[in-house]
Amino acid sequence: MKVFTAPRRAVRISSALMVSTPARPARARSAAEKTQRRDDILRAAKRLWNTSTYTDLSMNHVAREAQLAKGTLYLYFDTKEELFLALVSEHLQMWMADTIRLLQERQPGTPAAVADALLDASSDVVPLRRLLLLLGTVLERNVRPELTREFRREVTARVQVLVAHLPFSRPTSLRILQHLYALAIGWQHLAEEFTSSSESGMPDVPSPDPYAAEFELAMRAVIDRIASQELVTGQA
Amino acid sequence: MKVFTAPRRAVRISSALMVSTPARPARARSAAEKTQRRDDILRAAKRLWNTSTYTDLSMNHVAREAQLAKGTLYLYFDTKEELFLALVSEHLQMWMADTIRLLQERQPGTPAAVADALLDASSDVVPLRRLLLLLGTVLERNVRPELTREFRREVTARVQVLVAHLPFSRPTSLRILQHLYALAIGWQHLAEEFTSSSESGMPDVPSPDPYAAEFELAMRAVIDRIASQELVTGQA
Amino acid sequence: MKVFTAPRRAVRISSALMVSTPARPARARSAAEKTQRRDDILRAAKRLWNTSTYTDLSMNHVAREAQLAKGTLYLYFDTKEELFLALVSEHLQMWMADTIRLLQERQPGTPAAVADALLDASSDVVPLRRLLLLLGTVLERNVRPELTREFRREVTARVQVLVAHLPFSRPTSLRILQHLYALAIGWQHLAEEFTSSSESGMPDVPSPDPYAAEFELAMRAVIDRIASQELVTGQA
Amino acid sequence: MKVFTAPRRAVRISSALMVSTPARPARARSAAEKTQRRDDILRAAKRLWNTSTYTDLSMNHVAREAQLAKGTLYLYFDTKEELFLALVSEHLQMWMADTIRLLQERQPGTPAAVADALLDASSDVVPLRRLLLLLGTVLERNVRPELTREFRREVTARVQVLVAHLPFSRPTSLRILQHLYALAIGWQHLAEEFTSSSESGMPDVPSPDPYAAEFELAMRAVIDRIASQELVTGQA
DNA sequence: CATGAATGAGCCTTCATTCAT
DNA sequence: AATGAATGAAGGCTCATTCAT
Repeated sequence: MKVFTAPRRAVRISSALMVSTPARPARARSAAEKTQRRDDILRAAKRLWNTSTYTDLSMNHVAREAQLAKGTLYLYFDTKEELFLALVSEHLQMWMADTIRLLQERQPGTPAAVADALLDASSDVVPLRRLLLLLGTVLERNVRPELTREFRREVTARVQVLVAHLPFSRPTSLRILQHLYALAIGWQHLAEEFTSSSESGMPDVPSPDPYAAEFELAMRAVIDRIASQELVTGQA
Repeated sequence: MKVFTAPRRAVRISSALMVSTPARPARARSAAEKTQRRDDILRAAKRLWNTSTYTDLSMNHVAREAQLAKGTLYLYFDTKEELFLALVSEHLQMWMADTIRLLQERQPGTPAAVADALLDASSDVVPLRRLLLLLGTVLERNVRPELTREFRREVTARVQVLVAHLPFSRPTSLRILQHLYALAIGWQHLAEEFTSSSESGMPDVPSPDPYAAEFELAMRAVIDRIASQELVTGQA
Repeated sequence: MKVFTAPRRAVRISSALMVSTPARPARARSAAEKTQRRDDILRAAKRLWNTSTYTDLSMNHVAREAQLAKGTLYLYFDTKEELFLALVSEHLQMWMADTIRLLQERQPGTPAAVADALLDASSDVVPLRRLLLLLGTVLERNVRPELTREFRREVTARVQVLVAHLPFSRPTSLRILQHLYALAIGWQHLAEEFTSSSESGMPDVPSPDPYAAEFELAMRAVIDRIASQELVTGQA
Repeated sequence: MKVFTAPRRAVRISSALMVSTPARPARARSAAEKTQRRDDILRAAKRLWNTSTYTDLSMNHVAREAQLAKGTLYLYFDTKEELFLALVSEHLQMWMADTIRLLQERQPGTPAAVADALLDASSDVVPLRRLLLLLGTVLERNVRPELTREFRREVTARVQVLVAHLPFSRPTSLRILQHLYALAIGWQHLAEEFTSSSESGMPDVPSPDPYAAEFELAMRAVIDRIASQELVTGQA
C-alpha cells in the first residue's frame, strides 16, 4: 500500500529563467551530441547509484535525474540491464585508466611497491565494487549477447594493457589482478554488511573504515606470496 | 468477497504412480510436523535458489516447488524477506556447525592446519555465499526488527564458539574468520562472473574450479601473515 | 507491504492457572450449550465491532476474541455475512425490547412524551446504528435467502409489538419509527464524519455530542408534524 | 523482470462496427485530454458504482469499464481511495453547484420555499448519498493528507457559498444543511433497505419512492422548526 | 464437535517497455 | 529525435472458507 507519493512531475524550468541546467540542444543530431546525451544518462544513473539499489533505481528515476523522458532512455539503451552494463563498463574503464596511469608514473618494481600502487588506485571505488556485485546475477540477462561479448572484449583488452605495466609475468600479473578484484569485492561486501549505521552522535570517527586495513593486509600478503612464486624480473 | 467456491483441491498424486514426492501429511498438526513443513518450504526455496536470483524467485515459485498454496507460505513466514533470512540463517548455521565439528576433530595447531580445516569446511558453500550477498541490501528490509536482532545474536553466538576452537587469540581468530568471509565472497563472485557457462559437451572438466586454488592460496597467505603477527600459542 | 505483524497465536491459558476465563465445556453437546457457544461468538464479535470496521473485522479476529478456532465459527455461522446479520438481529431485538419496556412503563400519551421515550431508548445505540449502515449493502449478500427472510419476519413481528405501544394509529406509529430509524442513521453518519478525533488533551468534554441535540430537535419536529396530521387518540 | 513481451495491444474496435465507444485519442497528450481521460475514469467508476459496493468495485473493474489498462488508472489516481475521494468530490460539487444555482434562481424567502428548493435540488442523488456513507470509514485512509485537506477545504468553501444563499443567519443555514445531509443519508438508507427489488414487471409505479414523501415531510418539519427559532429576516 | 492448517481467488500496486504523437 | 501516456504481466499479500485430523 502506497501512502505517500513523491511529486509526480519534475517541473521543466525554462533555461531562460533557470541557468543551473547547462544549455543542451533539444535534439541530439550529430554523432557527438548523441554520445553526449548517452553520457548524460549514464551520469544521471551514476549519481543515483551512489544512494540506491539496483531494484530501487527505476528507469523513471534515471529519466527524471537526466531531465529526459523515459522513452528517450530507450533510444540509447535497449534495456535497463544494458544501461547498467554500460555503467559498469564506464566505471571499470575509468578505474583501469587510473590504475594504468599510476603504474606508468611509479613504475613499481617490488611486490610492495605494486601493492602500494594498486591499493592507491583502488581506494574510493565503492560504487564500482557495488556494481560488480551485480555482474553475473542481475546483469547480463536481458542484454543482447553481442553487447556482453563486446563488454568482455573491451575489458580483456584493457586488462592486457594493465597487465603489461606490472613487473611480473603476464599470467602472474593477471592472477594478482584477480586477487585484487576478489578482495575488493569481498571486503566491500563485508564492510557494507557489518558497518552498522550506528546512530552515535559522532560522525567523524578516527577509523573511517576498519576494513580498509584488513583489505590492505590481505592484498599485500597475497601479492607477496604470488611474487615469491616467481622470480621477480623487470620485464613487463 | 468470495461467494461461490469451486471444488479445488489439487489432486495429491498417489505414491504408487508418483514416487518423487515423499509421503507427507496433508496438514501439519503437531509442532514437529510444523517444523517439518517450515523446513519443506525452506528446502524448496533452497532448491530454487541454486538456479535463480532473489528477484526472479517469487513466492509463487516457492509455493509451487513446495507443492503448497501461496497462502500457506505466509503461515510460516510473514514476508518474502523473512523466508530468505531464514534461508541465510540455515545455511550459515550449517556451515558454522560443520566448521566447528571439523575444528574439534582436527584441533589444528598451526596456521597451515587451520587453513586446511577452514578450506575443507568452506568448499561447496556456493549458495551460502550468494545468499550472503543479499544480506544488508535486499534482506533486512521488511523484516521484523526482532527477527533481525535474533539472527545477528545467533550468528554472533556461534561465531564465538567457532572462534574458541581456533588456536589464536580471540581477536586474531575473528579477523581470520572475516578474511575467510571476504575471500569466499570475493572469489565466489569472480568465479561466477568469469566461468562462462560454456555449452561444451564436457561437463567433467579436469579443473573443476580454477579459482578454488587461488582462493586457497589467498587464504593461506592471509592466515600466515596474521598468525605471524602474534605469537602462536596453544590456548583457545 | 506488511511490516509489523501482530503476535500470531493467542496463548490458550489453562483454566487451572488462569481463572479469568469462565469455565466452558470443551464441547457444546446439549442444545443449550450450543446456543451458549453461538452467543459467545456473537458477544466476541460485538466487543470487536465497537472498535472496528466491517472490512477490518476478520473472522480470525472474532475467533481469537471468542477463544475458539476459526473453523468453529463456521459450525455456527455459514458465512461472515450471516454472523453479522445475527449481530444486527441481536442488537435490533435488544433495542426493540428496551423500547417496548420503556413504553410500557411510561405509557406516553402526547407526541412530546413519545419523543421523550423514543429518544431515551435510542441513546447509546451507536453500534446498532453502525451495523444498520451495513444492511442492504454488504450484508444480505452471501446469506441464505431463508435467513434473510427469517430476519425480516422477526423484525416485522417485533415492530408490530412496538407499534402497538404507541398512542397513534398503526400506520402513523410505523411512520414515526421509520423516521426514528432514518434520523438515527443520518445523524450517526454525520457525527462520525465530522467529529474529528481532536487530539486535545481534554477527554471529558462538556458537550459530549453536539449532534445529539440536533437529532433530538429533528425527532421532535417530525413527531409533532406527524401527530398533528392525525387526531391523537388513546387507543393502542 | 520482464524479458519477453508478447505483442499486446488491445484491438481498438473501429467505430464503424462498434458505435458505443465514442472516439477517443489513443493517448491523452494535452492537459485538456488528460483532464478528459481522468474524467473518463471517473465516469466509468460512477457507472459501476450504481450497481456495486466499494469492496466489490475493484480497480480491475474500473479499468475494464474505462477500456484502459489497470496501470493507466494509477497515472491519474495514486490509490483506489483517491479515485473514490475524487468521485465523492465530483458528486458533491455537482450537487452543491445545482443547489446554489437553484437558490440563485428562486431566491426563496420563506422556510417553505427554502425547503422546496433544497428538496428539488436533492432528488436523484442516490449515488452521492451512498458515497457519503464511505467518507470517514473506508475513504480518507490511504489518501495523501494534503488531498484530504484539499477536499475538506473545497467542500467548506462551497458550503459557505451555499449558506450565503439561504435567507437565514449563517449558523442557522449551516444547521439546516446538516439536517438535509442527515435526512438524505438516513432516508436513502432506509429506502435501500426496505425497497425490495421486487421482480415485478411494472417498473413505472405510481409511487416511485414511498420514502421520498417522508423525507420531504421531515425536511419541512425540521426547517420550520429551526426557522421558527430565529426571526426570519431578509438578510443573506 | 472442535480444530487450525491449507487453500487460492483476488486484491492493490509497480515498473520495464512500447508506441502514438 | 523526443516525449510520456499507456500497457499488462507480475509482484507480494490477505482472508473467507474448507477439510483432514
